[in-house]
Amino acid sequence: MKISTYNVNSVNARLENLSAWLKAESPDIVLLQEIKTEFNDFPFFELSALGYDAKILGQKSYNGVAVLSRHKMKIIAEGLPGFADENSRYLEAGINVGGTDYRVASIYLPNGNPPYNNPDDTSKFEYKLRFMDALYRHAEELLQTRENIILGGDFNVIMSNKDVYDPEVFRNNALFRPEVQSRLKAIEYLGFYDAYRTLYPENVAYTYWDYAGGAFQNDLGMRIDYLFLSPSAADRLLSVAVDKNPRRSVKPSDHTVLTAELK
DNA sequence: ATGCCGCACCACGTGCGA
Repeated sequence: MKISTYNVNSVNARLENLSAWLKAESPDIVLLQEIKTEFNDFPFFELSALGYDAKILGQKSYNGVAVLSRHKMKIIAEGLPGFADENSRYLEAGINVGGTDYRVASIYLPNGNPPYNNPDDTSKFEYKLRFMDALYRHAEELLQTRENIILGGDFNVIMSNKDVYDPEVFRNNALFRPEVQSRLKAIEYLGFYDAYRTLYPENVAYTYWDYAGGAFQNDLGMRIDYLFLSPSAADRLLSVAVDKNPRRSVKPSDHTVLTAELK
């Protein structure tokens, strides 16, 4: 079973890129973030032609998450349970792959940095912390099911110095602040395994590079996209890799794909 | 390391992102 997470930065702007990647890699399940569209403009037909059923929690212009699946899928939660949110950032689905049940969530965690025109505004950071606290509480409940759970997406958190090209530059950034690192670490301590770090404790493996300033060419990136596995899912982990091809291709998203294989 | 890039939209300028 192959599962990927991909922040596409608009599913419609990325349809060619996304389709080419799906054809090349044919993952069983894909968690998409920042689809930036609502139901009526989502490319259900094009993805269906490639063999994918799609469930979405959409929104006009901003945010929006989706789950694509080659297998039977049902929605479990639209929005993070216990957290009233005007933004579309959480979608949870149940999928049976080859006789094994998985519960997966596509997550687009808030960025949390202040608007450029108001650097003292902490409301977005507080919203990020509230979202993370609710995610912790839900993660705790999910573990009690003892199911194969995969929480994946764009977490907008840089967990350590080796996950960013220059830690000093990000010292005071909402992606790197100790308040968010400790909250994501707390979810790990509940019993969720960072799939990439489980197999590669020391590697540098960025998943995002800014469009500006040739960041990708100069490898000025950060690791902010994750697949977190419950214990029973982690037991099944065979491989995990960052796939840089979608970021290399024409008209890329600023993120790239992270893929795990489970037996 | 700020908006140099890119996306969306009651669109040709503005809000937003990481």
